Amino acid sequence: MEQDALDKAFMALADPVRRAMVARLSRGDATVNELAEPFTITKQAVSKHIQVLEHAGLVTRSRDAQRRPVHLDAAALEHLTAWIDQYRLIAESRYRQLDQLLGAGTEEPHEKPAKKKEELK
Amino acid sequence: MEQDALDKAFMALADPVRRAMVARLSRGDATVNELAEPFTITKQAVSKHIQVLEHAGLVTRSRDAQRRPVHLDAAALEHLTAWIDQYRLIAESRYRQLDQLLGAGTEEPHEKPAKKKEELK
DNA sequence: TTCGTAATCAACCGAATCGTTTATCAATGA
DNA sequence: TCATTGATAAACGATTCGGTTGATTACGAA
Repeated sequence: MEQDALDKAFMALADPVRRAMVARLSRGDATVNELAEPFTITKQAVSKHIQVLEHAGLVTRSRDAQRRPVHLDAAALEHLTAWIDQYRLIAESRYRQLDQLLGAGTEEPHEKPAKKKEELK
Repeated sequence: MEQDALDKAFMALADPVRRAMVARLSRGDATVNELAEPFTITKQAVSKHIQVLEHAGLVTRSRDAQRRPVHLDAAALEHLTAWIDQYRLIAESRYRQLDQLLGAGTEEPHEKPAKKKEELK
């Protein structure tokens, strides 16, 4: 997943309204009106939120007469967990190595500077 | 994890500089200068990014003389994957149910309105 | 055609972000 | 004490975000 897609996807989840929409959509597709129902904001605002989710690749839309049902893309969510887990697992395995190196109950010191180059992948 | 913490955590990851910092920190703690090295922006800007990560609960900081080593909190990352997976798994299990109900190769239709109340959890 | 409904577009506003520059604080060592 | 190094604070500009109102498009029904 390229940087810009990650930018948009994490940004899309950084809003409680859009997260509630994701939660709703996990239970099944929904129209704009249905997604708007739990909120007090205008439907135009809801429409914008859906566009943010769509441009982030988290949802797709089809057409059913004048309705535009929104569909959650579970694979896109998996990409995000994969990105996070990649680094979480590196960090956790490093903690385990430290633990067994130092023995239990030791306060974790911070490491010496690592000189290796950064890859932005 | 409460709404505001999720807001801040996802927002923190919605920036390529901060994600690169998370990637770097997964390999070990680092100071502001070390984190700034791969970037062309000022150290003040880097310092602000670190504060964003800190307020999001993704990193913690200690003190070593005049240095302020930054430490990645793997548990915080796990909270995020847990939130995403919660809804991803609901959606995926729903797809599986549809598949076995309709037989293979069928295009997925979108569902009828679900009337149940929304929980923001 | 005309009407009603679903949804989007366009323009605008206030608040938050991301970066800069300048100045300041904190700790170390000569 | 004074200079240096690591890091933060404060103020500013440009841009983006989340929301509104008002107008417009797309479709189906009468």
